[in-house]
Amino acid sequence: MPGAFSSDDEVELRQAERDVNAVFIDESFDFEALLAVSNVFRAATAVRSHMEREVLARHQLGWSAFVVLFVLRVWGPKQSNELASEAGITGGTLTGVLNTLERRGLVKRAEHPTDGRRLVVSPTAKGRRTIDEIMPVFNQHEAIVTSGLTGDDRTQLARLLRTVLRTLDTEV
Amino acid sequence: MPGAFSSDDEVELRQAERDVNAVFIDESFDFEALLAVSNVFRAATAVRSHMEREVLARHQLGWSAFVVLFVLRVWGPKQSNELASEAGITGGTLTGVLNTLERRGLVKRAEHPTDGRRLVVSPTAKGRRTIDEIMPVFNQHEAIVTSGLTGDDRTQLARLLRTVLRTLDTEV
DNA sequence: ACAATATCGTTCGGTAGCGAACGACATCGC
DNA sequence: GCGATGTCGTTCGCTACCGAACGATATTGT
Repeated sequence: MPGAFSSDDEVELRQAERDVNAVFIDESFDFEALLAVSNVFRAATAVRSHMEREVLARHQLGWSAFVVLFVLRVWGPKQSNELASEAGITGGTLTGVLNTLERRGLVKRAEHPTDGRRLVVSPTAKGRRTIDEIMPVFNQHEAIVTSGLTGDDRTQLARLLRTVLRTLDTEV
Repeated sequence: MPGAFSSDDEVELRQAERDVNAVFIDESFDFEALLAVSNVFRAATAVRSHMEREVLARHQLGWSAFVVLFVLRVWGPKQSNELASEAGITGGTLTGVLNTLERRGLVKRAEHPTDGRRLVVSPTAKGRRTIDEIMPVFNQHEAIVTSGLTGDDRTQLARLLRTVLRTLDTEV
């Protein structure tokens, strides 16, 4: 979303609001909602690319590959289905991510013992070692990224975002 | 990031914290930072896919194509450089997005009058019509997505996220 | 039993998305 | 006035990412 919407400068922000309203002339236009959505998206992009550049790049891992590996490390072997949902990606995307991870020897696919449709994914020893190496640095950068916020702010932020997530879950 | 981290259930959340701490044994592990980052990312993904599904799909536009078109509609012809920065994508990505938009006849590339390196991008009439049609619905969905928040909450959310963005801007 | 139905993971076509390398053009220093 | 340096947009290789279609396997209803 446009950079002007995440400006710190109140004057610039109000100018952007005027610019938008000049084009979309509508009494019910909700600029605050636009700002909130816009900033959620910009922050996510900025955080993600920061993490990929500063932490994940040297391990040749993208964000999703990292998340999948993290889930497997903490909660152990998982079936593909649940893994996709935990990682917040679709099944089709997971197939690609698993191909990448398997090629690098970080993950292993295995058949489900009783259900022929299912697939069980496990981290390899190398996969566990990799995530153990990454995680402390990753978390350190999470702390850096949120260092402008007080403890209360962080909790508040998480709460507000959970509200948005809950709305989306139930609204659809 | 793992779905457990955005749970509304406090018990489940604390269990997830225990699970993580059981694996990454580290006194200084910052779970609140993990939660904040995780939720920013999950919320952004959820919002984006909601918008793409409910609003943009019928116009065959992805998020970035929409943002680029929006910027051009509100602020008029722009040079490629600034356009990428406003839309929050890199130059390489913009080239692809512009190809898509140009193929659909929503945007036009033109040479800069004096500087041979530069490129000026303008919306076509069809491009303006398209965004004018989309925007009211889009904004309505932005309002829906944030309908669980009070007015104060929205402002607060935008403020907290701007703080994160500012941290990332200056920290790097 | 056994067809209808549901649920898996994968495939496919399309759109992003990044960083690095590249070639075209501009500008600066002298 | 012309090389060194900087700044454009594009290309390239790679990784994602989605929804729809697909084939294989399970389950359910009767």
